[in-house]
Amino acid sequence: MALRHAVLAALLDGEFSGYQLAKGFDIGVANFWHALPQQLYAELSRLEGEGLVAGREVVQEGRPNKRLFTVTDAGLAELESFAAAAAKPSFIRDDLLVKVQAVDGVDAAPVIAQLRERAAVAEAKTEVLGALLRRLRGDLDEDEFLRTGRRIGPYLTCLRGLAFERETREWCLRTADLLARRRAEAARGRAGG
Amino acid sequence: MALRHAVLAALLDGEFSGYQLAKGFDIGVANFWHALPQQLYAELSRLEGEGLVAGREVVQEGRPNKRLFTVTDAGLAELESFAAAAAKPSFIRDDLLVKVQAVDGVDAAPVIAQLRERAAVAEAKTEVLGALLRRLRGDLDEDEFLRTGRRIGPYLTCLRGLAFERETREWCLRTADLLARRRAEAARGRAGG
DNA sequence: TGTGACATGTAACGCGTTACATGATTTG
DNA sequence: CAAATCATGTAACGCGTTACATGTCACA
Repeated sequence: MALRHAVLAALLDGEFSGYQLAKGFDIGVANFWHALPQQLYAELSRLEGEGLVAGREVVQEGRPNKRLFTVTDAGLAELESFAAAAAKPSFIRDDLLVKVQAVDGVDAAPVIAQLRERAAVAEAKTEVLGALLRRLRGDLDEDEFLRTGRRIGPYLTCLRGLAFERETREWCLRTADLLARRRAEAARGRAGG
Repeated sequence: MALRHAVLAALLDGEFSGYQLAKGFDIGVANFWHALPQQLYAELSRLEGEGLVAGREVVQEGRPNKRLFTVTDAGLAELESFAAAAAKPSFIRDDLLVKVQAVDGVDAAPVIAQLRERAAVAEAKTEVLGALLRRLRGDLDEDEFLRTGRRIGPYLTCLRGLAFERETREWCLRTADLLARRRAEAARGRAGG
């Protein structure tokens, strides 16, 4: 049950509505955790019921009212005990890797196409993350920001996300090229020679 | 519902029992997909019911009987259509990253400890994966194996896993050191000066 | 004699996903 | 006039996790 903690961690940066959190426009959480709006609305209501966040209605004109949430002291305490508890090991869980695992037994063409598409997505994400990092550190260079900044958690998680996306891109491209070359070889083998 | 496909992909390498699959001793799947024994037993039974895998009872002496499974033609067709379908985007979902995200609001000490522990786990995993890669490619060097090998899917996914674990290790160590240095600084600041 | 590996399950629960529902306002 | 954005939910379903259950054999 880490979604609630991800929400609490995100709310350390200020007041947000469920809609805002869902958009992932905010800082970093979206890079390593993802949740659908319905989940967030439900989780925020539950957290409010337990007194871990406090919500306030903001009346708007020209658009629907919204509820902005902040972390309460009880919520901070909950985060504190979460952070101190043992972390579960993580692993990659990805459809595309399953497909590559099976690539010797199935047609490689769609797998190659998906690898290239994923590489493009990863590249786009590295740019978004790069821009986010620049925004977070402001005028400072990275070392100085990390030494003296007051809110470095989101920066650190963004760095992890950036490295992950870069690795993803490189592996996808390398793997796609390799599979494409093998297909070309095999076709040549069948044709003649 | 990719667990069934992960199972089918794993069974491309031969006959396995639920227990063997669960142990993850086998070929690579364990590096990017994880499932508990109960899940696998249930999934294998379901797959057998749908005719996507075929199981045969192996009577053993001195230990319990087991059921070994292989992929059927229908299973291969299922894998084929899975591989051709659009892949969902993946993302990291990790408790430890949530904790780092929140590190400005909570005590950093346990987070630092967990980062170092995770780094050690990641290092151990890189060694296991390295050994697995050597075993898979046999006498050939990597390039040659990847050009000419018949079963390269597991090798490619292991490469991804290896890169991931390396990145994880580096990031964890860097982050842990940084947080530790900040704590030391803060303590010095409070003490005197 | 007890711990761990081998081997396979059932049952309950909770989280995540998909589908559905509502309704105003801005933008093209 | 249609589509996207803002904004919040309910309901059903399925997968993943945790806890529980069973029994043999090897090894220390």
